[in-house]
Amino acid sequence: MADSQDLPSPPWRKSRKPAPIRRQLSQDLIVEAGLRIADTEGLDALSMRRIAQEFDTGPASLYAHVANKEELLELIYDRVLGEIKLPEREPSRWKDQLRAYAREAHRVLTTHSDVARVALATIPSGENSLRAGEFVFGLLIEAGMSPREASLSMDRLSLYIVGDAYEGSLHHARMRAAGLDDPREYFESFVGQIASYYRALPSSRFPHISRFVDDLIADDGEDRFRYGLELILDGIEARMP
Amino acid sequence: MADSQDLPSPPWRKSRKPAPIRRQLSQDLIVEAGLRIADTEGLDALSMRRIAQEFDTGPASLYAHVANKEELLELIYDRVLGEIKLPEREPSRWKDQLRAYAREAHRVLTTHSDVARVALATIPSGENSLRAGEFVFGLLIEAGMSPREASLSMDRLSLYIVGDAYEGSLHHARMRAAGLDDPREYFESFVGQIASYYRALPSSRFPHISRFVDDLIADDGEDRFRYGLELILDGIEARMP
DNA sequence: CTATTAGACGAACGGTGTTCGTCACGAACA
DNA sequence: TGTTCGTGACGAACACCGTTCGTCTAATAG
Repeated sequence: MADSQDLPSPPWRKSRKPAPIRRQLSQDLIVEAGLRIADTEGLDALSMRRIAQEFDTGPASLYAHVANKEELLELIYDRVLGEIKLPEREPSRWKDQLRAYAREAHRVLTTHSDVARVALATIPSGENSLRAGEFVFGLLIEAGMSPREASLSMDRLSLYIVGDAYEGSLHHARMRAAGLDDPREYFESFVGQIASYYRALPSSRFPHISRFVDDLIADDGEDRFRYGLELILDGIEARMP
Repeated sequence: MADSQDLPSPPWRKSRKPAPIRRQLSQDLIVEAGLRIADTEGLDALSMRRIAQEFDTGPASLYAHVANKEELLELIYDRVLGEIKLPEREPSRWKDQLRAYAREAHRVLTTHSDVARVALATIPSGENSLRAGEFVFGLLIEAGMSPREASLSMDRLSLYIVGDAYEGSLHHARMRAAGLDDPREYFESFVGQIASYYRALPSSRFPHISRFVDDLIADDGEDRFRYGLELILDGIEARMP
């Protein structure tokens, strides 16, 4: 009856203890949840507690599946790298393929922009990062480069891609912190402030900067990435036999 | 008398409250202490509480001088950049000067290795980073490059320097966490583990990596930095009129 | 069936950056 | 001289963090 449902339980009635929920976590589930949170709320919001919340449990539950947060971040990063599409190697077109690879890796890291903040902290050991490394290393060697120089070139190219993506992720975090959603809106606001600041600098001490502000702010992040990529590709080409 | 000194104060006697110490903090003092701690204990040990400890006070005292930790880190970083020695510009020798600048900046960031972890997060606005920017930008323009390309080249070169120093700082942090003091000892240990791991990879899936492990681990951080620097300098040179 | 193992998870630890409110002191004013 | 105001100094507390330890339970192995 409606009345009986509104009455509190009598104290002599032993409440039926609900059977404890025994949920099944797994490393995969945790990694997926972590990536989802990083994508939607940013890496700064990615705490063990936040992930545990997704499963209605506490952070301690996660430690049966990941050693610590650092390992979790590495797993998330490697998951992301798995999205990089790798073609069959064509050594005669090594430069085109290397450019395409760099852009693809950059695109993937930029899509999950905050995850790039994990990248520089990570030693390449996950399956997907090894897969990508084998592609690039193999491409350069088969194009005729010595393994030693191929190793160095691959390493430097990777640092460049990841470094740029990392910088982009920091801008993304600032954008999020400023409550903005539109990257263009953020860019214009950010650049507007920089330009004003640079224009106000004393031209006696900073003659070039204060004079060429428009040039300093003309290019967005993607322009800059591509410019630097061409620098490096040209440099590698000069060392190709 | 000795006896009277052992007696508790009578309850009607109002204890003389010791005059509270009124210390004078300043932003400079805080920045210096922060840099000292980062250098000796690492950036991970650099908390507001740790700095406050240097002045026998609590973390709240710092906020009268720095807005937040982020601002403090930026101030520390700019302090470090002040150590970069800049020569008079000689545009005819732009490549030598740019190389020397890059190495000098890298050296400074490497000396305060953990501070490089601040660098990528920082928009160039401190006096010393502007000073360095004016040097490089001015050098490239006076060597004949268009302001637009000079801007891009400067930006990419800076990203490269800072990115590499940042990566180095992460290795430094791992070394510290492993309780090692000698960079060479750490490098050999680190590289040894990587080499073993790579050698154990299935050669059917990672034929180039597993075959050329010695080449992959042959070069240390400084070798790698210099190789990449030459790539970029050559790329810039190809765009110089 | 019993014993063992591994996963689940709550409580608590030691830590973080920061805010809020209070106090003390110096400068300025009447 | 007394008072007011502004600023620096700083303690208490907040909200959060990653992690460990110990307990319980379910699943598995013998």
